[in-house]
Amino acid sequence: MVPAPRPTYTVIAKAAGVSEATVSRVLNGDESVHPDRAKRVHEAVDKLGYRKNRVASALASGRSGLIAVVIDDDLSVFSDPFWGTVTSGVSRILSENGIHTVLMVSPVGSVDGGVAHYLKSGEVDGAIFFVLHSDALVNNLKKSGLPMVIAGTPHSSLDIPFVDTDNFGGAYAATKHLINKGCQKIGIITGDIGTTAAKQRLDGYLQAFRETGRVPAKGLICEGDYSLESGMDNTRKLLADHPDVDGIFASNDLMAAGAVTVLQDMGKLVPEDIKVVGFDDALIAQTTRPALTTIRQDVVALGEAAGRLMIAQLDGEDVQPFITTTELIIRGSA
Amino acid sequence: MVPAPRPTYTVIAKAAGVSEATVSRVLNGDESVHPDRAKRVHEAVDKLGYRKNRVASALASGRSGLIAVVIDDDLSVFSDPFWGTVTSGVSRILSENGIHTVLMVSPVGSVDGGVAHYLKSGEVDGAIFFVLHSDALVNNLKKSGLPMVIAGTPHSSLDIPFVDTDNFGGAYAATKHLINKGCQKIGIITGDIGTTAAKQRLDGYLQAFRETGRVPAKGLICEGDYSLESGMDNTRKLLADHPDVDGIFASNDLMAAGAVTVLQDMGKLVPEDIKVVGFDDALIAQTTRPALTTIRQDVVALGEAAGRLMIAQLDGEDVQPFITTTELIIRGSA
DNA sequence: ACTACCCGCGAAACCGCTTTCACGGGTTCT
DNA sequence: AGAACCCGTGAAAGCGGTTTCGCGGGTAGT
Repeated sequence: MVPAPRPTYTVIAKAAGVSEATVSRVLNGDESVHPDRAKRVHEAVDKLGYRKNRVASALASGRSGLIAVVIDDDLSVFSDPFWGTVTSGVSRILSENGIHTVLMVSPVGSVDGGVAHYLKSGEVDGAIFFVLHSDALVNNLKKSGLPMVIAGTPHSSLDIPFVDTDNFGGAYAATKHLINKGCQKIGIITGDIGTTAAKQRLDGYLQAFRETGRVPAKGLICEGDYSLESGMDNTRKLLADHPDVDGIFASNDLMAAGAVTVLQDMGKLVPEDIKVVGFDDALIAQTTRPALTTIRQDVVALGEAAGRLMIAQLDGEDVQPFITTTELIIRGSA
Repeated sequence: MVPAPRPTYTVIAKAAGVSEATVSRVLNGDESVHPDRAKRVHEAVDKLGYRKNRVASALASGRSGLIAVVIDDDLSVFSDPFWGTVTSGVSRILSENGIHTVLMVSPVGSVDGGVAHYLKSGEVDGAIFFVLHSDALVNNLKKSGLPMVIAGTPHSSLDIPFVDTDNFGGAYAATKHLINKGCQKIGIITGDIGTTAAKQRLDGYLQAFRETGRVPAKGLICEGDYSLESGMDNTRKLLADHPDVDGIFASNDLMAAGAVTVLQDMGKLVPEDIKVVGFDDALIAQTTRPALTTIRQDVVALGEAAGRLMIAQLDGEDVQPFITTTELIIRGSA
């Protein structure tokens, strides 16, 4: 029952013939200790299999070695592998730096809810936010000096470090691809327009469209919400309004998949009659027939970038927002 | 920069006119404190907005209030929303009990790797394992008395509490459904046979088959690995060996989706020529045409059960393995 | 009425590490 | 040579709770 009692500084100090203070200095990389003594300490540490008690360390130093990953949503986020993948990327980078990831999945809501309290309590050294629905909390926390990173472009607080995909560029490339393939009338099914990502993708579409010298007709822009159903519904609506649509850019693959199935049910051929491009390069992009032409984003890189930005902040470095590039993956649908 | 300094026991004790020891007792639910004094303490706590410093508490008590969720794999686990969903279920239950979830995504490997060390270090009060490839670590940790829960049936250590889906029953129901629909020759594409879940699903299939009085012909059992590709490859193989197959049970929806697309590419009609049943009721089950008949498992419940089993152990209760039931969801593919 | 207990509670030690402070000795500057 | 520094180091004071120990007073036993 009793786990082998771990050695403490007292033991190490004695074994190395130095004071506990020196042990602490050595183990924390203080350069001012004489190399010989440092060596003795290291030897003692190795010999005794010493491992620092992070809890005691946290109490004394005020640094917990824990970073919170806050997902401002309910369980449903994880039905999309996207955030899970980002999370694991974050987790990997942080653990390489001796920091552990505390996961909090909860609608954040107010600036003084449970999550907010926890973050303010000093029990974590920083917080990484996913799927932020509002900037209220981060703005509030910013005052407390807590290092933060936002995954996804913030709504307004651009001074908080963030990582994001090049949504604009990806959407632009997707739309451009449709144009290059000869599409004359291209509709878009956006994501939840309350998110910055959806807005940016819409902007990319508009930009590409604009360069053709035309303006998208009303009804070509349909507001979806990233769900399969909204992809299907909006496709029906789109074709009802504009029977001559010959290209559809959906803001994610799930909606694109919905579009493809609806089109096929209507007797349209993809890509012959109508071409479809998605976004994400999710697994589902490969299972539709034809497989989806889509915009790949490097999700793992996104998570790793978030982790690195956090580490950099903890090290007191200045950090810049990080935008991952996207890549057009051409498959059968366009 | 300096976050509002939080009150400590010293302050509360003074405000309530009691000793710090009494504050501690009250806050830890010690019944032996006189109600009046306890009330005074609670009032002081409320008034001053006191929140216990979990780090200090952890150091003094040896309990960290942290549970590790260990995913014995690399990033790829999260490409499947399954584990993400389980994780969020776990996280919810634990946080309701004032416990935080520390996420560790890493191949666990040996019994003295980094993860193992961390778990033994006493910095977490328990560990929940996902996708365990071997029982070595848990068996080793068991000696240390660390409370553990395994998600998925352990390979051998049945005395460690675990939660799992009724893989056998689900597979049995799936196969039975195919039989009831008139299928005469039913193939199975298994998951990674190194996992207990895949074995159990195979057993369910065999049991249903056996009840028909026949034995599955060689070649009807194909070993996949849960990936889309393996679903496709094995379907081709299956039909090459047995052109007259009229039913396929795939151990997960992803492989089932692969099967459907391959069959259609071969000119077979689903479900007219060949019926297909999947497992999981993942999102992808709804996006194939026809949509997949599948076995739904309550993934969130699985995660929550894992959380509850952990809480129960921390409370010193005896715990029983927990098996969630499955449900046959009939859609177009069978 | 006297001893033996039991109970609620405060004093103080303690958890293991970090960090301030000051000291002794060696340099460097006037 | 004396003052002014600088450095590496140890002693000791925390960090903010938890827990042991023992005390004083009330209750029970004889």
